[in-house]
Amino acid sequence: MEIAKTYNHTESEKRLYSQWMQKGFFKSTPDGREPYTIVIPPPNVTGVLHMGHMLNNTIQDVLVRKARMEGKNACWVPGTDHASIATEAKVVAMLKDMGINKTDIGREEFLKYAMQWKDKYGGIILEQLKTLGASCDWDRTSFTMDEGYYQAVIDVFIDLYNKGQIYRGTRMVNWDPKGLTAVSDEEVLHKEVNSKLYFVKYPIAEIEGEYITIATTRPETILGDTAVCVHPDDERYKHLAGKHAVIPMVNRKVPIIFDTYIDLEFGTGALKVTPAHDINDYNLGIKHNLEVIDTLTPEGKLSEAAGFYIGQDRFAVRKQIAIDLEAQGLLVKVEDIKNKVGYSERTDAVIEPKLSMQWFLKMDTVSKPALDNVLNGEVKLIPEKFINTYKHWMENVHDWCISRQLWWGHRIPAWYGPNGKTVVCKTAQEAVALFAAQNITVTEAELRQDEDVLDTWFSSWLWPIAVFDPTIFGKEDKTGNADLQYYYPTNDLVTAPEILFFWVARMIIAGYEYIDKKPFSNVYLTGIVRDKQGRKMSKSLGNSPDPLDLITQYGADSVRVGMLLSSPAGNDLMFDEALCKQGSMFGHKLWNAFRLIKGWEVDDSKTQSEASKTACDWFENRFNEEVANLSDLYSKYRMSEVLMSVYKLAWDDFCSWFLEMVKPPFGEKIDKVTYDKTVELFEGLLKVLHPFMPFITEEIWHTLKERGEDEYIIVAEYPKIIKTNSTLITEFALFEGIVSNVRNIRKEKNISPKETLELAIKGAKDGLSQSWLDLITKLCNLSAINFVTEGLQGMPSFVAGSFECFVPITIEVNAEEELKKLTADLDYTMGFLKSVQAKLANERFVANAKPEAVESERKKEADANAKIKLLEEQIGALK
RNA sequence: GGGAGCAUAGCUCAGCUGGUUCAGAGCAUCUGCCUUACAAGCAGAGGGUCCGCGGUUCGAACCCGUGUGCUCCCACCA
Repeated sequence: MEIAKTYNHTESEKRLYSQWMQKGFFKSTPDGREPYTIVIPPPNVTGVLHMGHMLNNTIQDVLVRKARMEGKNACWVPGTDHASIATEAKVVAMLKDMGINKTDIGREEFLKYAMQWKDKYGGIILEQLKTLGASCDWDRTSFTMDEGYYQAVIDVFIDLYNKGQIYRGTRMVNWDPKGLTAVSDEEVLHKEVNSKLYFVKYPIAEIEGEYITIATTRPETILGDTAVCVHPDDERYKHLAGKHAVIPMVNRKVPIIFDTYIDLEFGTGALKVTPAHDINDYNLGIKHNLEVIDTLTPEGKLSEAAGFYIGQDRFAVRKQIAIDLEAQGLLVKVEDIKNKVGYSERTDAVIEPKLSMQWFLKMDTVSKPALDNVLNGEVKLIPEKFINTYKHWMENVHDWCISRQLWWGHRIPAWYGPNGKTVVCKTAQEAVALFAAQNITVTEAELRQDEDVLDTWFSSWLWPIAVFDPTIFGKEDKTGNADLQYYYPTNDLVTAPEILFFWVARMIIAGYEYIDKKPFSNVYLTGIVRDKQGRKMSKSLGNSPDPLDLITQYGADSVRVGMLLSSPAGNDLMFDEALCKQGSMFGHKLWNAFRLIKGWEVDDSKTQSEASKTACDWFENRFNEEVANLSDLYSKYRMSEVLMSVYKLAWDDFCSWFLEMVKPPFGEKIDKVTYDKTVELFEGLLKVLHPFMPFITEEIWHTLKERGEDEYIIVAEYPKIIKTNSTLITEFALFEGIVSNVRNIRKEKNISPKETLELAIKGAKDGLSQSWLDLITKLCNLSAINFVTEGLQGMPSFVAGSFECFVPITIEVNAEEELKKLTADLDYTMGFLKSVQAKLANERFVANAKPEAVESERKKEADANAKIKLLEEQIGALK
């Protein structure tokens, strides 16, 4: 069979993925095996694959594939999130392009458009994951607004409401004037910006001609001021006790209040108080019983209540009012200032603190088990440094504002009857009954359902439970269906640290609240993907490569390797396309190793040489040694180190050493034993590589030898840890030392690799068997190895282990240079010996250090002495 | 303002409970080679005040203090 000179990833990946699908290898149903479960962090249903997805899904796939090969029942549940704000914004924009206004068509009609949009663009990202090789059980694909899931969310709301954990109240919320909705604290990004600090004079009502000067960055809110506040200890303002200030423009007389909240140093020490538009002012307002005047419309324009600039945007008013105040002689000065301004994560609009009626979830009691079980290690965060952050957040958690003024999402199951009475239940029919129980008579038609939907995270926090059993919520019995019992708690969660609070913490809360069990055992927090200059990858910077382009160009395996070559857990990773290149070169290397082996002709009658046997034994041991090491690295989630170890095992140990050792001379055939063993060893290598490079390993696996119908590497048995023979490893080290020394001499003396050399070894043969000597002969292209009793004067030499080696050559040797080299080596060794001896001469070292440490120093001393002796002999001979 | 983390080769990073054959890896660089699997390769080589300063210790990249420089998270200072 003709094997292509280069591996065609495009053709191969497509074919193999559909074979895997067809064979049902990704599919999982409960059985007697140990389960291994991961639920995907559901991407936005209308999102597209970005580098962050690539990273965490590659890691998940590596974990899942390894678990599957280890014989576990591996289940990776995929799905998407409805992402209310983001998706609604996209649909609104689309409708706008069609000349349709959301409010004109109404809720029902809007949701139809939204569903159409979701059906059209939703799930693109899941298709993209397939090109990456993600081995998800696609039959289990979930969506947070699937019928069952939708009901689960509603059940949870009702249940928590009935438990008294959910309440409705007027609160200062973060209002997004662009998205026209409240957003949670976590969805507000604070950025430092250059602002202006306006100093404005407010006349004192009781004292003609006297003013109090306040400083503000938001002068447009002056119209909503209902007090001026100063510090009770502030000497400058003590005489104003009981007096009133007059708000400019609106001429409202407001009290001057005293509160220690005030910072004496800032501005003028006098604060204008606008309870409707500032959280601190709001709190002051409650404390001092102040009037609340809401001067903003939901769109961020000045409202009727403002009295002036009605209908104008708040930022336009900010400029205008400064001009108008100046004209009235009330603007004292304007200073430049840097301050933090909140922006909406979703729409990038400047957040306005605004009073509104919202639904909240009490967090104090429900979060308790979620905190405890992370602190006690029941749920592990990797890396551990995130435990501190988590703890801090959980201990200072605020009530969660869960309502959003949107239509795309789970509509709040609250019903309003006459007199503003509220009941919470699934249907209008039930609501009527609930009202009836309170002796209130209403008809379904008279009821009004709450217009708002729930925060997206209020649905995704149920993800690890709801994807298996969406019907469990609010039931007495927390056992759940067969899937839930089998797969829950899941094993690993792989996600970005950015959503530790949004999502991870809340899933843990939901887990303990509804199942009394953790949702997962380990949370692997990946880093943020940055470009090589360390900048965060973003659309606006245009520094993010399109992952699909990368896959097209380099192949999925290469991109996976590229991502993982540089991704320590929890640390950001600097992505460089060159790493994908490195990945594809590695694939090329494997392909060539495969071509070499496949190209060998087997001679059944030939017996295996001792040298080949030694080579096979050595690599087998080396491989086993590495399997143990990999297992250790995996257990610590050090993915890039696992990959790098496998990389070196394949490239250096297998290709550069092993294959060269067993390779038959040109024109000769290979014996069957060695050939079969080589194939077997290569298979082992492919297995440990498979989680990282699923496609090329599967491709080689099938072409390497005849396979049965269902014999795929994806389900092959992962190599087990086997005790290694350390003698072979030590012997190899000596062998390697001799080979590279000879190569060095070749290089230094400019001797072509084709020209054969001789090697003379002074001393006994102990330590290296004939097969190792044969291998040295082969790899160094020697004509002979001779054991001698006297050193070869004037010939290039080196010391390896306890061997003194010489390479007799006809080319003239520069004795001076040789001498210099040996002297340098001697100097180093003597210096080393001196430091060792100094240490041993130190009584306190011998007395205090561990016995092993002292013993090791003595061995060093002996070795150094032996080496010095050899070197001195050689130097003596040269002179 | 509070908290966390980081600083080791040109780059990205390892370095476990302190013990100089541990100062390492990969990439990049340089030098030879078109050797019949692979030039997308092979074989070699160079390269570091382990951020500065102090301390603990027989001994410090590692522990402690301090300074500097980055990064991230949290927070209601107008």
